[in-house]
Amino acid sequence: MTSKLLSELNEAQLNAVKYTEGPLLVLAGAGSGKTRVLTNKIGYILEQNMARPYEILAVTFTNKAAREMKNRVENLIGMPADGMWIGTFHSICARILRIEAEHLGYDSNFTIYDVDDQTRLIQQLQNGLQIDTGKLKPRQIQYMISDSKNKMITPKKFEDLAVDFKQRKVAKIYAEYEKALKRNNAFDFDDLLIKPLDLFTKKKEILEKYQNRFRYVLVDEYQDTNKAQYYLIRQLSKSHRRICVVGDEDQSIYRWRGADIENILSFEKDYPDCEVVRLEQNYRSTQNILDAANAVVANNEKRLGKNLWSQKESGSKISVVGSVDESAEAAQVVEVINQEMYDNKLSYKDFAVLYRTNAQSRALEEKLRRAQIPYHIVGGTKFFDRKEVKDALAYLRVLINPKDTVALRRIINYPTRGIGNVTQQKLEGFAFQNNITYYQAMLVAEEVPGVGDAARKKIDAFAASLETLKIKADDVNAFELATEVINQFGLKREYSLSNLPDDEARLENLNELLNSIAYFVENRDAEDATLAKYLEEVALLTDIDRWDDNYSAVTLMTLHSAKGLEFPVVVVCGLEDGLFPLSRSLDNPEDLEEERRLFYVGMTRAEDSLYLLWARQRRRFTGKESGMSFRSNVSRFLLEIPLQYKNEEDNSSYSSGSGYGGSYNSNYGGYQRKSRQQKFKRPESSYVPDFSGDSGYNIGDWVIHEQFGKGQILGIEKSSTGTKLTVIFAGKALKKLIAEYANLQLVNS
DNA sequence: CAGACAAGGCTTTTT
DNA sequence: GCCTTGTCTG
Repeated sequence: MTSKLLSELNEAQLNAVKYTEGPLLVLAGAGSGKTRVLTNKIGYILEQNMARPYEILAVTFTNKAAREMKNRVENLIGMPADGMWIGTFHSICARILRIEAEHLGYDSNFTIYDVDDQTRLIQQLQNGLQIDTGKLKPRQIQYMISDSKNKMITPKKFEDLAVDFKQRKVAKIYAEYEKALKRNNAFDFDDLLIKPLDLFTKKKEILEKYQNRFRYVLVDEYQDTNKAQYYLIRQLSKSHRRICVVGDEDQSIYRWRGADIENILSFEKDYPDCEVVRLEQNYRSTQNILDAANAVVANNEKRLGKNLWSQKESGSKISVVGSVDESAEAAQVVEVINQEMYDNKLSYKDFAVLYRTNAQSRALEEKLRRAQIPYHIVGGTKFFDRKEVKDALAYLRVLINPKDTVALRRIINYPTRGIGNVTQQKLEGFAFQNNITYYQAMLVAEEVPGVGDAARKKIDAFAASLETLKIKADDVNAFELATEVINQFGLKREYSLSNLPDDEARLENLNELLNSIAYFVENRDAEDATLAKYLEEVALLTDIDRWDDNYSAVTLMTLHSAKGLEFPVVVVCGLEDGLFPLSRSLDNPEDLEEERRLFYVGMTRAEDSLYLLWARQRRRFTGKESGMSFRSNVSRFLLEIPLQYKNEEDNSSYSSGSGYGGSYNSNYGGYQRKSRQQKFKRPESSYVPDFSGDSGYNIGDWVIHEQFGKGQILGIEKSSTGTKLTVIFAGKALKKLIAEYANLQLVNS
């Protein structure tokens, strides 16, 4: 058994796996098998009976990675690894907080606030404090607070550090914000990391409990940990020092989010007796791609240094292609895909198209759709960020945690029920004066001065509905409760009355939400399938978590999202100075190094072929000159690739027939306004028809659904949320379902 | 108090 | 171009 576990490893990997009893730093270059090391190491620890599964803590970068790692460990050791704590920093911390909530003065059914919730809360506070939201933008304050939290600067410290008027105002808001979070029984994203630390400092015995429990601590992507995460890991492993961190300083790309590359650079200082293992054999890319990537990243100062090598053949050269504009660039992407598919018998899922900013996906989508190439976008506007979905979730949140005032205010007059702004203000004032929650104020509306009879009745009715549902919540499952909420409060009414295509999409999204809850309920043990758990899972979802790599579709995503993934063919778009690297990084050497690392990440995603695209001219929708086309120069990063590794092609000197060709103008350095008449085409959606039936479903197939019974598939679409099936069920009910959630069974007519 | 309309801001990357 | 915010009118 052990032999199997260890035999598939090279020497360096073997050392990393077997060194278990002290601090270990694994410097794992791109594609060097670090996931395998982590997985086999956990398997090894378990198999050697050094620990039981519940004594292992493993931190990954996405929930998806956590799931996959757990599965692989179970396959290796041939038994379930239940009880093992494996997940992202945020989900592990949320778990600790659920258990220890009372020690912080919280209930364990707390809500997790995302950026939108935080911003709303800050705005509410600003209104209360009479601080103009026009001058001090809530969004900016949110950013400042988040940034402070990531650097572990408390409100008090922030106040001490404040030097000007604005900062003192923010300090005030920050302090109020902290109090409000607690009143609302809510943590924001950053709290999830900080609050457990606070608790560990305050209550030694709680820290000891977790130290004793987690006998082995393993951390992936260590180069992207921030200060709080650093301390968490340090604290948890302090007593036994069985800590293993895996990372690659060349792939540190989250500095802007508070990640501190020093964490990995100075691991050897923190643990002078630590073992360091370098994984330098790359199993992913061709030597040519590796050499080019190495040459680029060698321009960085801040690194520990390593040299990746590959046993794969040298491979073909990198293709560098210049185009007229973003539209021609997108056409180029289509050409690459068609050509590679034809030449190398590849399928759509072998391709990734990467870009620096989400906005760049637009032009690509249009061309791919026109070429009938199925694609799938990771990230961008997220499903759970959509208005209609957030509205529905807000109802559920209030039922779980009535103190969640941000959610309550979102729904108190949505759909409109005659509880207007004035009434809301009165409720809020009353709640504040009497030191009760907004929800409680609603329950005693008759005592609130200035609330008239008509308004009071409406508040009473609304509160009564919520109370009834709260009671019901104990008896029915999450899916039933959510269905009830959507029906009872008429959340679909507004959208079903109109014929706007947008509204149809919103209706579908609400159905999708229900499907996703149904799926959640079906795939958990009963005691785990609570609404609270669902809300948490949804809040902590990463972009990649919603990505199904089994789709036969080209994947479009940002370079950040691509971290940790690999594809036979990778196309990186928009390699222009000012876009990649972004212009704001140009005057800061540290930012520029991070952009270069990001480029390195992008290059090393490729297994066999790498295409680097740039456009001479690109339309931007940012800043004052929004909508203008800017001329740009080729990215300095492209120039850093030595000639022998690349083939360059410049298609930018002739019209590509892209529809924009006629507007090409060789006016260097300036920009020009596009003709007024030229209507921008709004992308119909991010969906693309799927002609292949490789989802396992075909039009005409018969399926069985648990609630709706037997039905026949009328249509199949790939969407950002899954394979969307249009099914007609007995009784002529037409439903749109997400195959991945709906748990359908294929049957013969 | 609610809905319609205009104006202004905006996109760097994400848990 | 899109979305959010504020203002006006019934």
